[in-house]
Amino acid sequence: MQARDMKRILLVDDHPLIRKGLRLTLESETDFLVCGEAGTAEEALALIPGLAPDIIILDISLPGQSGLDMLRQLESNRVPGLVLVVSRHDEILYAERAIRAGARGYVMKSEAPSALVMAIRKVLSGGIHVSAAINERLLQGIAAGQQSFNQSPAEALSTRELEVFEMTGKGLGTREIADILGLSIKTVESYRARIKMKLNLTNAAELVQHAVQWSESGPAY
Amino acid sequence: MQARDMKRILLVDDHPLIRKGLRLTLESETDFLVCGEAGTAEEALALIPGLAPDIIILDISLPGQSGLDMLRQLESNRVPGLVLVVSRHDEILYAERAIRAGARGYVMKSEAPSALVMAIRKVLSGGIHVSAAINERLLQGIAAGQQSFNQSPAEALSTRELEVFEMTGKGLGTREIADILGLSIKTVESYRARIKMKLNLTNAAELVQHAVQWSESGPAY
DNA sequence: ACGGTCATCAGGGGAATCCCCTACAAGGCA
DNA sequence: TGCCTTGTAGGGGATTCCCCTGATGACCGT
Repeated sequence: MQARDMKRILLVDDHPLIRKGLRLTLESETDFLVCGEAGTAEEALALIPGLAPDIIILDISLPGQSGLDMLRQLESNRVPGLVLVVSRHDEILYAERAIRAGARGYVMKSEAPSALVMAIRKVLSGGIHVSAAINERLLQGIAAGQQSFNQSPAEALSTRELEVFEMTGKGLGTREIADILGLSIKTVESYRARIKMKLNLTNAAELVQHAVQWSESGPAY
Repeated sequence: MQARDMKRILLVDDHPLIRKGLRLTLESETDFLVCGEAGTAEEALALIPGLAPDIIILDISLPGQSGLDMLRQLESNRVPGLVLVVSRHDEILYAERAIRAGARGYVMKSEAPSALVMAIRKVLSGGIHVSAAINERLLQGIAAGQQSFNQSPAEALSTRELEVFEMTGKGLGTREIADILGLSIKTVESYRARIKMKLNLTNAAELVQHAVQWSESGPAY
């Protein structure tokens, strides 16, 4: 296999150990070449022009979410190169955010190495890869009638729904929201149900989680 | 080097990739022998008697998935073998808890591989290894005589309470948490009640709000 | 102008939870 | 040796959650 025929891969992860594991796994494939490693987003952005990777394996495990930030930077800079996100999170939340931010795939670190290799091949061939569980969840969302998947809460929700969503994000309960808005508890419950449907959430805890996260990042997206 | 002269190491981490990275790193030392790998605490406990490792490298990255639980189990079973904890957390919080629970050392995954090797040697020779920052903190704690007050909301929480708090921040409901931890719903409710008391929260919505905010900023302090 | 769809509002009813109490064993601290 | 904390868990009433159904309006396109 000539070097020029191999798929060039850039690893971005702040954990040297994980980079080592990734490199070992990927280089056992004869047509994969790990052309570089980076421990931070800045480092990665600096390396990309010189390395011209075919695909970037990006970790967004870090608190502080510099991983997602970097993804957005790549997108806004129109950097050529596909991005596959790896994460310790088994949360649908992050997968959705990652795909929305332009990633072409999302795999969990807890998955078998072979799953990662498969995911890379799928992304390299133009596909989008997510785990079975996440895929099902997203499909259910589509089947349920809307693509809230690539929409921000602000776009998907009506005015009243957004009000309830925001107040939920401030830690207010159903009764409090009803009192403040001068509505029946039942009405607020209806809004919460509709919000869950639109944002594809399964229970009240997830609703509050998303509401808090959204109000934290502001109407950023 | 004869096999019987080598230090036997057991790896416990649910991420195959990290195990791979760890194994590669450790086996480049001529006197280290990775005698086994486990992906779960149960698996590890089953392997230990047969493998008789000199040291156990234990990942406690996943709250709720019984990294700390396993540590306690090992202690209570008087399993011979030193335990070195590795974690994604750069948090003093976890290091302190791990040492208190019987670990002989704590290293972060973000540290260089050589730091891990040094830590292992220190633990094998009877020492206790923590990072410089954590060490200073622990000494200060001793000097201060008792627990410093009001450093972080989470520092006020017990280990179990913190686990529940983190899982709450990930959008999990009471029943889900109870299932994962193998506890009664009533017990989880008790923890939530205590957390609310300790953090001065008035209702479940505020509890979730704070939990999400805390886990969003990463257990950043 | 008429049917379709959406937003706003609200109730019924059973399951699940929240919330306040109590309880008890183990360990630490005083 | 008491008192406090931690981990575990139950009782029981109040409250929410969750899935339905349903009433108005408003806009939208043919």
